[in-house]
Amino acid sequence: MNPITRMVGHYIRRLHQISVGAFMSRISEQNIDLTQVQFAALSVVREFPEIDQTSLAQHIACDRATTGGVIDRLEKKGFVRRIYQKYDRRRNLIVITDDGRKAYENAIPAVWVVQEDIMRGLTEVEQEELLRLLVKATSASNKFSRAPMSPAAPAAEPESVGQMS
Amino acid sequence: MNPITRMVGHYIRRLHQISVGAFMSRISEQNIDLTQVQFAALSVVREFPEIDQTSLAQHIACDRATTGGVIDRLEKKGFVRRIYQKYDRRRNLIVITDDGRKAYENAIPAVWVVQEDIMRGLTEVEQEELLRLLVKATSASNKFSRAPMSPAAPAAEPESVGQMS
DNA sequence: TACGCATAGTATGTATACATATGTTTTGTA
DNA sequence: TACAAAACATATGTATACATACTATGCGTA
Repeated sequence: MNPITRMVGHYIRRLHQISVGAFMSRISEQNIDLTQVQFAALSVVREFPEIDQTSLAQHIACDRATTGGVIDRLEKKGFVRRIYQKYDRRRNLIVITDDGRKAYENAIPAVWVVQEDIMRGLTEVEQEELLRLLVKATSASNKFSRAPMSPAAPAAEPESVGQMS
Repeated sequence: MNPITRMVGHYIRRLHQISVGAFMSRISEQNIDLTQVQFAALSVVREFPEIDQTSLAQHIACDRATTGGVIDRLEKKGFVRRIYQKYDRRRNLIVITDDGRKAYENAIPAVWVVQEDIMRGLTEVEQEELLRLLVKATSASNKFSRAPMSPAAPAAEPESVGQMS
């Protein structure tokens, strides 16, 4: 008897794979060149023009190193630009480009389809419940995480900020 | 209004990060050198001696390339061995070593603690429900996945095989 | 038996994800 | 003002995760 069939981590990893895979399929069906995380970053950059990388990292819940790489790739595609300022030369400010805005907006419909892909097999009620439990669980563990999401408590203020698919 | 607060993919990614992070903390607290996926692989190898890499890959729901890397690292640590046979020189058979068995067994208690870490903030009933929904959702999407889990349908036959944290 | 196809494993390249360390710049304090 | 501390970005190294391509091998069939 293997103890692991009761282990939630396995199914989370699995559903994450499925989620990432579904995102890639649906998005590339539309000939859009974006990953799940890049879409998230783009969404935050769009909503908060001239955000710095560390703040962006907190919005998408990645560490700074990872976020730097995400920005690199988005910049290479021409979807965002780094602005280097004089009065604080530590900070890069990130802005979305017209191409980035277009890519983001084109992606939206496909992104909604991904929701159904991921939760295919669940009833409407179950889908709501899964989302609710995921939000609650992530919210509770957020502060213990190594890349905490900020502003925190997405459960308390769902529409507050740049949470992302 | 950002549409993404309703997007389940974001929370799945987040909970996966939390899950992996919690695993690493709890396991290294015990001075054990295993990742979540390595633990999963070890568990399958332990249960199915002389399994080949492709079958192992299906059990842990990774593709062959990823699984090869996981085995590489487990072999380097001395937790598994590759056996090269004569009658089918395409296949490597994997076996667990005594050290691997020890590491696996030492890890078990910590792995259970991880469950609570991940679902901290949920009630007992909610924890059961989250697990149920995750199992159902992964099961439904399994066949559409790029690295499908096999034997499939963990929901139908929970104790059948090597599912993993 | 020979050829085509399938299978197993590996190699390469890209993308998160994070630890740790480094370097620069700014800020706060003595 | 000088110096320590904090903040920001980056570099390096490791580990999943997967696509794609490639090699070696085995198998089925003509």
